[in-house]
Amino acid sequence: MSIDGLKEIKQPNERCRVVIETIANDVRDLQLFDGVQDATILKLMRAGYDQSFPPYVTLINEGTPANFLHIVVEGMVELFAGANKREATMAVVRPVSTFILAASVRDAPYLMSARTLQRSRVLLIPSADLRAAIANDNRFAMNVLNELAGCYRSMVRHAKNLKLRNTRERVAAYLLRQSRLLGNAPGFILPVEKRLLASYMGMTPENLSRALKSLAEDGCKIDGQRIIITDRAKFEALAALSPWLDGPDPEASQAGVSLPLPETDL
Amino acid sequence: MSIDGLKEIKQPNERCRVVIETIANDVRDLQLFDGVQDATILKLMRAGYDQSFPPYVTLINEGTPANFLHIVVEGMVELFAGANKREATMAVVRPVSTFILAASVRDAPYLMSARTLQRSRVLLIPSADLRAAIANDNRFAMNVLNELAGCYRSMVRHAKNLKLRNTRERVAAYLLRQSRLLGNAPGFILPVEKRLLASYMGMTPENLSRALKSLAEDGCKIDGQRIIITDRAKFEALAALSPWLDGPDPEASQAGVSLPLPETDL
DNA sequence: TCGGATAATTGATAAATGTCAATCGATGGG
DNA sequence: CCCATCGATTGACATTTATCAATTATCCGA
Repeated sequence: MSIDGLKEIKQPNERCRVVIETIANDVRDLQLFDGVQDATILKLMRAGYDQSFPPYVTLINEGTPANFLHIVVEGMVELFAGANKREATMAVVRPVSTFILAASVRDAPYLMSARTLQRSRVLLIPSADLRAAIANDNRFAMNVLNELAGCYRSMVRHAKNLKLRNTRERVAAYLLRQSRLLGNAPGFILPVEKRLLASYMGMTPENLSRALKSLAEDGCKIDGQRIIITDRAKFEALAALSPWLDGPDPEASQAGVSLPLPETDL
Repeated sequence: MSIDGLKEIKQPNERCRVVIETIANDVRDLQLFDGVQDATILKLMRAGYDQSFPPYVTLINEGTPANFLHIVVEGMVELFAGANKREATMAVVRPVSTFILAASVRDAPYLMSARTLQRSRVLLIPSADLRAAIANDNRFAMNVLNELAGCYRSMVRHAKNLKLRNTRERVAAYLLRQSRLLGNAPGFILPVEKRLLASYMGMTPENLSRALKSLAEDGCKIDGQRIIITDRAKFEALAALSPWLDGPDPEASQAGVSLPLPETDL
């Protein structure tokens, strides 16, 4: 099931009204729209479609033209890429965030596919309208620029991580980074299935499983989805986070190319 | 030797004149400046410094503030990142291209270090002036946006490549891609040292060496720096290029995150 | 509450990749 | 022209990672 049929929706204005009334505030809070005049946002909303999808529906196939900028309003969306009969998770996006901004801006084919992981509500802004808004509203252009620069930096970090760390180091760094994002929480719950986590970090589920287990003796215990840092000093020494690889930096918190924040209710 | 001392250069205006007279045309040809009014470009040039560096000089240390946008005018510059006592080449930039645009735009620390590989001439534009130009000139802002989107997409490809292909596949894909960029040239000369190539593709030099050797039986012979595709059909079947991983796409030709084009004078 | 499906784990093994050391080869300076 | 240096290659070996198969755990719907 693809969303190409969307273009045939007959009553965009009705849909638009729904959008504006129910989610405009969430969307407006996006950094992307910070300080942007209402006229620009309204025009984008009016051009957009508000759609809900069941879990595990493909929204985008890589290689197709980027007709829409997507904004996740509810649910959870996985970005992934395939080749050689393999598949790799590139990011998991949670509300409220945009995804695949770059393809829309450049009017180029999507480089990633997207599928819902849960029932999800997605706002679809035609790329042409997006580009028009960028051209007409300087403030909006600046925001898009900033967002894209953040996405880029996030992807640089991802690539560095892949090239400079082995499996165990990537896992340790990921866990400690998550804890730090939660204010040095001593424990948290993994935000996504482990197979997704493994794919995101470029390893097999089996390998991730063993790596997680092996971290017990270095200060981080795993119990199902639950992560407990038992010896922070030891674990931090092992993970050896670096600011230029792991943040903290503004862009790290964006959904650019990352996984969702975990929950901390242990 | 770092370039921090640059800020103390006493006669920026003299330097500026040199810049404008001798290299303005090359620089003006950058997509970044396409259609941009002269006033904007002149202002940037006037604010910039024109510097030459010997080979193997560090221009940027990752983690330091992004005070300058860099434009390589002559020579060759390597972008790399380090962690865990390891080091990874992220890109090799050749004239005329900018590098580390994202950090300058966001006023954030560099995520990559840079060093010259040859005697190089680099134009340094203070990031503050860059941001001012973006804010004041809408066309320039659009160009920067496009450039950044291209860099992002190039980095997405790089990450996909790392996650979806093994060593041999990455090597084969790289070689075939280079040939294709040269109009399906049957042979070419590697544009950088093999150790850089290996590091760029996330493998050891030894591993690259063996991979290259093993490709002989699949239609691609290696002789020192010289690459000869002996059986194109066979080699293409092996490499299995995908448009969403390997282009062709406008951004692929940009220096965003790649290696230079090889030479084809066999 | 019970199955059935799917994810996670574990063990055994194979394959890929990295490391170390030695040698070869090209290149540039004295 | 020779030597010193550094990159490339090769072999032997260690380590990491993937694969395959079997089992266990977990979640969801009937």
